[in-house]
Amino acid sequence: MSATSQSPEVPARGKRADALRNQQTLLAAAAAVFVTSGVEAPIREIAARAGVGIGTIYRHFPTRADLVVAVYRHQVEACAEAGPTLLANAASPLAALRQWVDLFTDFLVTKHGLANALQSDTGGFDALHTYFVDRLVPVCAQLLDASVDSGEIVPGTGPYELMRGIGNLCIGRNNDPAYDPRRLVDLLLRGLQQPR
Amino acid sequence: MSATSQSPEVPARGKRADALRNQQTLLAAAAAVFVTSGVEAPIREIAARAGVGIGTIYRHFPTRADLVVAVYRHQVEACAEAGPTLLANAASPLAALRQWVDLFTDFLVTKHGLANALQSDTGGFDALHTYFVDRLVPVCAQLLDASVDSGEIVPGTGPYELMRGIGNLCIGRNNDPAYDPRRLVDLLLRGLQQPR
DNA sequence: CTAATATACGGAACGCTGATCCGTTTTCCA
DNA sequence: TGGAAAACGGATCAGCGTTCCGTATATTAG
Repeated sequence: MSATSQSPEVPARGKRADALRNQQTLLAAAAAVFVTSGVEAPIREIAARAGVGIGTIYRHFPTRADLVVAVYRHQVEACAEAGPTLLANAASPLAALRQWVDLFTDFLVTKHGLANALQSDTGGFDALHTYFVDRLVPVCAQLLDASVDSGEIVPGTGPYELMRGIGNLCIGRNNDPAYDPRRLVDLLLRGLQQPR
Repeated sequence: MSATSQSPEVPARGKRADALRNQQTLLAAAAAVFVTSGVEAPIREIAARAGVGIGTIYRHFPTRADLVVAVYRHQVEACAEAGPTLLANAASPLAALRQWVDLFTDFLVTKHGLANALQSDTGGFDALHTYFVDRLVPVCAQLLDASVDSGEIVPGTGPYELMRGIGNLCIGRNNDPAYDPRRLVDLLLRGLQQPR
């Protein structure tokens, strides 16, 4: 497969100074463009914003997913690390799950087009989906299992299923006053609670 | 806006015979291509399948949405008409709502990429979204209101909200054994029932 | 400090897709 | 049957992703 193996935060030694500089410049430019034009913005737009050639962006981030992952790595990590913390501090496992889901939902809603990209079958977004799943599903699983164990939630729903459901609910323009993803995510969580 | 005003089923009089023939040919070709390549299949592919030029397809269906709407019109109508019938025959309003939602879900799940298209901000899919909303939201509203009136569901959720939530849950590859849209839709419906 | 070499850069170029536009062909009616 | 109106076909333009290679730059050996 293609390179998710990049480690932009702690770049390998021996790289040329200009390469490292460009890498940072690109990340900043991409972050800025993602905010205004969404994660599906034309590569050329990002390259232009960074003031580099198209070749450079492909060299550093062979796949669109690599770039997106690099840009949002911090926040995904934060979300992942919040899981155990919330579980330890919240009043109940379900409360922790709720808080975590809120975190996750906010993340998706505020990143223009990210939820779409996670499900998009087109583009080079496969690695993005994989990264999210690998990093967050275990966290979600822990919260979910704990909530089942505490009897606050009925068993039978897997962490991937839940996360993808939430992700899907966050797809689409988020400026629409008639559709608030958070409300529906809440409904979904209610559905997980045993009514009887 | 662009033409959803086409009425392919009862074509306006005065149209030329070859035009009518091509219209039908195109609908058939599009239906076939949609099954194999999804509703986002290249226009050229549909044109080729129908044995017509690109110009012809654009003349008959200026927007991608026009073509999709024309292809699925029958099924959308059927779904719309099923609403009142179910409400009249089911054991309870909630039962009717459930059955209708199943119908709607099946429709989306079996039409490759349709759910995606309904939310896609790109492409000429706006009219598609509009058509679905105009035709089905009132039906859903009737079922929803009845269910609220019967006390089986908590108030506060709008028909558009619900339908879009369901639509969103149906987005993505439906061959994935780890994600069954129907299960999550069911969860959402459970969430609508008053837990207390 | 300079030369040699690896490394990185830039952007031209190719393929695919959507959309338009106009010369040609077909239909149909007077 | 002749000719205008309607429809057709596909060449063509524009946008985007992706590849590729000649050129420029950093690094290091001497």
